[in-house]
Amino acid sequence: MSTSSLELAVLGLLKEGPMHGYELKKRLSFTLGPLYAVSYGSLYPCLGRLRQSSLVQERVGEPKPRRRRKAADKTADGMTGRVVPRRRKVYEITTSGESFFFEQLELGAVYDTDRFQTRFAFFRYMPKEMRLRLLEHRKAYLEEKLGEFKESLRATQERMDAYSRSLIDHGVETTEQDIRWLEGLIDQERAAATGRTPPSDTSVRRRRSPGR
Amino acid sequence: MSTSSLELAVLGLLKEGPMHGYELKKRLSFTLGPLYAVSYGSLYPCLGRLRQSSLVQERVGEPKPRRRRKAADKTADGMTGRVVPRRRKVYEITTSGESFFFEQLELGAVYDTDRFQTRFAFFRYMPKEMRLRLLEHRKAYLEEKLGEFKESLRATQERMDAYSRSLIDHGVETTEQDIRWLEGLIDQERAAATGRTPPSDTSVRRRRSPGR
DNA sequence: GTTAGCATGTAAGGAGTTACATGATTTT
DNA sequence: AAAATCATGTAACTCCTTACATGCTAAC
Repeated sequence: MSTSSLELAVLGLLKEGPMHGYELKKRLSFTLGPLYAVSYGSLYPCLGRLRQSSLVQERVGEPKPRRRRKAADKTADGMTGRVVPRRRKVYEITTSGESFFFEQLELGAVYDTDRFQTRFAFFRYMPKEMRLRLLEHRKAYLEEKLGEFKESLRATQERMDAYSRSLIDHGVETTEQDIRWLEGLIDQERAAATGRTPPSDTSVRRRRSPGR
Repeated sequence: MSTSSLELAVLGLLKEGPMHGYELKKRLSFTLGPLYAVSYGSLYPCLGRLRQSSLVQERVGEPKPRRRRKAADKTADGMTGRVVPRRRKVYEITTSGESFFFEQLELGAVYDTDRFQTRFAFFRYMPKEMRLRLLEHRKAYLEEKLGEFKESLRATQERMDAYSRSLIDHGVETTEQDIRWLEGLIDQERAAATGRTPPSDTSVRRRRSPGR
C-alpha cells in the first residue's frame, strides 16, 4: 500500500492537532508553498480513505460554537444561546496513523519534487542521518539530471529558437538554484551534527529553497 | 474538446517535421526542460488519439534503412542488402492539425505552470501582442499568488518550524525568480515592438526563466 | 553472446480535477 | 437582502504512471 503526498501531508498536519477538512485545505496550501493547492474533490475522499484505514478518526468534538442563533433553529442545543454548526467533522490522527506516518516518511522520495517536498516539510520528525541522506540523494539526482541535460544541450545548441532556448535556460537555472538550496541545508545539517549551532529557528531559515 | 499539454506539444514538435514516437519522447523531455518527462504509456495513446481526430497522419515513409541483414531474414526487402525496420511509424501533422494547433495556442493558460510553459515553448508562432498579453497575465497571476502568500505568512510567522519555513522561503524565492524572468521577457518584447533590437537569437537568450 | 539502446504498444490503476449539489453564518 | 465565506460532499472525467509484452539492432 503506497501513500500519496496528500495522504502523508494530511497525516503530518493532523499530528499537530485535530482539524476539520476546510481548515486542512488552507493549511495544506500554506505548508506546501505558494503554488500548491488541493481541491475538496481530492481532500474529502482522501480523508474518507484514511478513516477507512483507521489512520484517522472522525469526531464531532469541540466544534467552536458560534455566537448567536435565530429562534426556533433546528440545530439549537437547548438554552445556552449557542449554536453547534451542523456537519462539521473534526479529524484526529490515531496511534496506528502515527506509526504509519513514520513508516512512510522513511521511504525516501527523491525523484519526485512533490514527494520530496512533502517529506521535507516534516523533516523535524526525522533523525539527523535520515535528513542528510535524503538531502544528498536529492542533490545527486538533480545534479545528474542537470548533467544529462547540459550534455544534450551542447549537441543541439544551434538550431533552436530563442524562446524555447530561454525556457530551458530558465529551467536549468531554477534547478541550479534548487541544488544550491540543498547544499546550504546539507552544510547546516552537518554543522549541527558536528557540534555547535543546533538547528535553531534562525539557522535553517534564510537559505534558498526548491520550487514547484 | 480541450487539449492537454502533451497533445499540444506533440503537434508543435511535428510542425517542425515528421517524427516517430521514440524520437518524439526524447525531444519532448528536451524541449520542455530538465525535469519534464513523458512515458510511452502516455505518448503512444496520445498519438493514437491525435490520429483518430485526423490531426496527425501515420506513415511508413523513409524509415532510415539499416546497413546489413542476416541471410534468410523475414523482413528482407529483396536483394538490396538493406533492411527496412519493422514497426516504425512516422507521424506527420495534417492541415487540420495545424489550424487546431493555432486555435489551442491562443487559449492562454496562465494559471497552470505546465500549460503556460508549453505555450511559451511555441511563442514564435504567436503574434507579438499575444505574447505580451500572455506574459503579463502570467506575471500578474504569480504576483497575486505571492501577495496572498506573504500576507498569510505574516499572520502565522512565529509558530513554524525551521524546515517548513525554509521550504516556503524557497518557494517564494523561486516564484520571485520566475517573475523576474517574465519581466525580462516583457522588456525585450516591448523593445522589439517599439523599434530597434528585433527578437534575435541573442536578445531573448540569457535571461532568467521558470522552473517546473 | 550479452548488454544497451531502438522501437511500439496495452492493461490496470493512481491521483487528481471540475462541476455540481447543498446549506449555514457573517459581513456589508 | 446580497455577497462572501464557512463547510461538506459526490460523480464524471482527465491525464498520467507502472508494469508488462515483444522483438530488432549495435556495440563491446
